Amino acid sequence: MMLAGALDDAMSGCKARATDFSIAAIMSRGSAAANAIRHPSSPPLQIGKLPETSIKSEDELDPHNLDHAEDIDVDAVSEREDNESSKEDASSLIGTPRRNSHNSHINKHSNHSSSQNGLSNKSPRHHQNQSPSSPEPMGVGKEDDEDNHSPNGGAGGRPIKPTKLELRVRGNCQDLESIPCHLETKELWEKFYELGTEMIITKTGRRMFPTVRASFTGLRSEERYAVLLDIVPVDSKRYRYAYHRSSWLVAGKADPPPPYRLYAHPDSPFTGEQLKKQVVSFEKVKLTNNEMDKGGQIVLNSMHRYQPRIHLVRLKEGQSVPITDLDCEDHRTYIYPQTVFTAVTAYQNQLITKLKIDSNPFAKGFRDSSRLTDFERDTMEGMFADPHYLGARLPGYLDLDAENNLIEKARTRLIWGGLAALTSQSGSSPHQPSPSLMTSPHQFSNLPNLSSLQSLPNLQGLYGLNGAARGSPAASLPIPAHLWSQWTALHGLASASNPNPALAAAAAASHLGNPQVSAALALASTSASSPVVVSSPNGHITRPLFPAPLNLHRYSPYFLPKSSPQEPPDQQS
Amino acid sequence: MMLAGALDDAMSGCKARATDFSIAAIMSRGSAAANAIRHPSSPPLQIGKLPETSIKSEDELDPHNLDHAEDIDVDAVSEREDNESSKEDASSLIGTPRRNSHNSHINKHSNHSSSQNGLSNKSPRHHQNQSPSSPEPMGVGKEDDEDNHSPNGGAGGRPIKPTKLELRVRGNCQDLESIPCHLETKELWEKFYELGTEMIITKTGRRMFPTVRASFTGLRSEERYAVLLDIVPVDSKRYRYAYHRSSWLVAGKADPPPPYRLYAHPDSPFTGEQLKKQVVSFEKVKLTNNEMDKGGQIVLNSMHRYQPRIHLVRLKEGQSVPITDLDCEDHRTYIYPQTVFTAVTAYQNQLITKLKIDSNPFAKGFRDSSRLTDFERDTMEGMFADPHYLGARLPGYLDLDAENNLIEKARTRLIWGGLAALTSQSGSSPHQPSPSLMTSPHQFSNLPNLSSLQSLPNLQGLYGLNGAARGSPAASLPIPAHLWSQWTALHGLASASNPNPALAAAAAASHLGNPQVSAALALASTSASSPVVVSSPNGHITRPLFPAPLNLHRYSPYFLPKSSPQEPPDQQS
DNA sequence: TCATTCACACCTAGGTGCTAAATT
DNA sequence: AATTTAGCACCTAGGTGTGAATGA
Repeated sequence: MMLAGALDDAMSGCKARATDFSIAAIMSRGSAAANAIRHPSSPPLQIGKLPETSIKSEDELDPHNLDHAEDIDVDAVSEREDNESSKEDASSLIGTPRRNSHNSHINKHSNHSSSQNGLSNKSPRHHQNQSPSSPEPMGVGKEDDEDNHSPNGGAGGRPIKPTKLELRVRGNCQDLESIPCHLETKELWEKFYELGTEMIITKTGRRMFPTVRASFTGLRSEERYAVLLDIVPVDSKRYRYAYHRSSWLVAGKADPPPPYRLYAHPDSPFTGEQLKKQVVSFEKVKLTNNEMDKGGQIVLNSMHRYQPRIHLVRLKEGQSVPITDLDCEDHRTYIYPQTVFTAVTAYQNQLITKLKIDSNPFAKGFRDSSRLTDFERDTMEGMFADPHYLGARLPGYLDLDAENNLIEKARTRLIWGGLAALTSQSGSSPHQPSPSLMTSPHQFSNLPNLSSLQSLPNLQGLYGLNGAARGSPAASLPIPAHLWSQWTALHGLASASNPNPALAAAAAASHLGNPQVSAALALASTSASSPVVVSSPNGHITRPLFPAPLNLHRYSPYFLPKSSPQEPPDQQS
Repeated sequence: MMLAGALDDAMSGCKARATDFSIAAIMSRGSAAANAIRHPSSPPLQIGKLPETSIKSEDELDPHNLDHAEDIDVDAVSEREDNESSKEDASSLIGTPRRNSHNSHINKHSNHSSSQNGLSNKSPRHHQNQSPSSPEPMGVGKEDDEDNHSPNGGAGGRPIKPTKLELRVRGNCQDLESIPCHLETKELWEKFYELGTEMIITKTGRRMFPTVRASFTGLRSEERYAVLLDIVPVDSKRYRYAYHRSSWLVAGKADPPPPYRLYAHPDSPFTGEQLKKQVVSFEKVKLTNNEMDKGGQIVLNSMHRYQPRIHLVRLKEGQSVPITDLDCEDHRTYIYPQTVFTAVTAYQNQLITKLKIDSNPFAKGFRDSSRLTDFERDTMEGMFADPHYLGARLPGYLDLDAENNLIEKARTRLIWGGLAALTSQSGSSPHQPSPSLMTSPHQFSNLPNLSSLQSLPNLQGLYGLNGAARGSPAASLPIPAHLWSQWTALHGLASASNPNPALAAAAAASHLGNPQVSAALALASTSASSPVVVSSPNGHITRPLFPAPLNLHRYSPYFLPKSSPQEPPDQQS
């Protein structure tokens, strides 16, 4: 509650009267409270509906000095990592095939924000978003969503009670109150949010992904507007990632804040006329940790949590674009809690990495097995077909250097590909034709749609399975079990009820562990257009079978901790 | 003279008082007059210095209705093509090695427009153009250039007396008179201009190359400006290209003009502050022949001649960017005659193609022999080394299909490469780091510098010459002789005085014609870092040796006319 | 130990001229 | 016969995560 205030106040203090039209997101944390660790990606939101409140300038905060703000309950648990070995971690949804519940949740959200159902960029060329039906209701909190159980956890795979991610709006200008804002690609943002969004920051600057995209309605055609983006701290904490638990922990007070920057969309100013017809995409904005910010990049602290904000400014007569202080402008601020993220220099949560790879076209090269070279493919083919590799080399599968890591590479690819099959709706590029109004090209209509799964035709053709392999018992995951559960929980996949015989066989003997064979089995399942969900016969996700390669970085998606706990039992309340 | 007026009037009629500060380019056409054909790329310029003239709106023309404008003398010759077989065509500069005269001409121009000497984009990052020394003098015509003999011909290789390409400025606002404009990459523009610039137009839109880039000084920091580009017809003619003569002829009256478009630079409006510090690049502008111009493209008629114009508009308080009528704005117009071009759907002049390929990074793939695949290289290597190919296959060199056109491909590449050696200063990419101020990346410092020539190391290593080939007599060009002369004339290369023994041998027996051998010989010369200039012993450029492949498009650079005239004698006055 | 950086391979996006085919 | 079009290979430009190396 205090936290919500802190974030609200983070708006660079409007000296004019400001009004809060927002309805705070409703986040019930009760049932998960016992599990203690609240995921930092849980947004700092007000609970319940607040009446309009007038905010005085004394209450305002410098966006970078939120030290007096109360933090989320996350610091109450700070250092409890290690081996409480949470058994509730993995199987929260095992045996509960509610594969579509998540989707329906997403769709409902989409509906209520104008005609963007599922595929947000079907035909952005003529941008039909604004034209019809219900505009984004501002500050109207629907509380009828109790049945919309998002498996939102944030908290490392621990499902938490329904979370409502609702736009919060602030402003200092009565005239702008009638202007709703719509966050494009909201579904994608929410997918990331549920895992705990991370954004890479680099010295040279890194784009955000997902991209902040907004569209507006109710504008005055003749008026001139600027659209701006800034990113403010969510709290005054520094975080660290507990790899074994795959959760974020507070690591101390926030570092000194880097210089604040208000990023104006390069196409600003817009006329109301223009703005009505287009989506404002902040794809070009870059995040950096380099204070020597030469060129419009936003400087952030790594391992800190941030909230992007969208500002609509109505320009005065003759006013030019450079805007340094929102206080001095008639403006309206839109805050989408689902865009909260943690700035990192390297991804912490492997599932975030995976979601990025699966949804960002520029990372397509890391999808599935596409990175295997022809040589590698040939070699792999030989290995899988050759009994020498399948049999004699079994005891030595740790000796990866001898093969130049080839086996491991292909192995991880195979399984990574299996993972990809869980989310990739289509192998085609999600490229969207960019109309002249659209400064840029990335939209993602075919976001991972969880109800439709994809096969891996490449592998299917390339890696023949011989009879021996097909019958051999094994199953494995290159990702820690608790992540598995996090993933399946979020995507509503029941690992127990697997219609694929090959998968069933693999699951049935998951603890016996022949890596190659298990990979091959997983592969067989993907070639049958089924999700690669492998569980042990007792319904629990098995602990990863592949030993960690010797030279992998701790943060590599292929890295496995040497002594990670077996997957914890379902803890869903 | 009338023509100049026509162009001037093409400015979308300023209703306010307008002043002409310009000095017309001086183009002496006297000596070339007898040769009749005036190249259409000769700019329609006023001759001599004009005093400031006030232009009344009655005098103004719709940019697309210039029908009453007098045309250049080009129409006096309209249909005289065919086989007067101009003997003056080729050797205009043969034996007259004034290799540097052209460059010095260029440099002089550069000097007088602030500190941009030779390489226009040395360090655009901090854009030193405006800071120091002499600003662009507006409307000041220096007449001290009589010694600056640009081998400007336009007219298909017929050198014409010195041509002065000078900025012409117009405007309706006294306050803007103190603002000079500088055309970046002027050297490149002039290189194209000398050959007769062509710009491709396509249905989907094609960028201009070279790009119109301008920089300004003398702006008021606090003022807001817009920079715009439009492209107006030079005359009311339609043209056609006489391939055999490699010159443009009038083909009739102009087609109905497509809708006019005033293209505002997307970064507009600029503050004076911003504008002082950056180069305004119109690289994004696209030319099309599609009237259904969906999205800011400029629609032109193919086979018509056009003049780009740069407009600086001072914005009024609160005025937004969309500007539809210059009349209503305080503005100043800058016209660079060297940017005149002919709109085409396919290149007509092969030398234009070649210059584009050599100077546009995006066309790098067509440079030299870079398009030979490894397989092709291997095969070629074998062919050149194998006496079977060099000997037995000689009579059958027309039978290209049997080799899947491989020989011809390599052959044309070889010679194309030889041509490239004449202009490519460096094999490295002319890429320029794009500072934040620079919307985009293409500048070209290492334009073909005619005084430094490049070898073709690739070919040198790949295609070994056996003894027999080395001694064999042959020389050839895949480009018509008159083009050859046009090229060498423009670049001041004397084909007679060739220091390379291999080349001399080749030239000595140019009429005997073994294609492979001649190619090899040409290659040998390039490997010695010498220009591939091959002439017959009598000092005349030889007619191309390679017979035209059967299936080549007439406009293909590899196509040779079946009955082209031998090269004409020097006609330089 | 944890965090950051860098060269790299692999992508997207789109600008080139080439050239066969279509169009007029 | 002259022009225009469309698919192509080949480029530039730059956005991805990788994984080893480097810092704190």
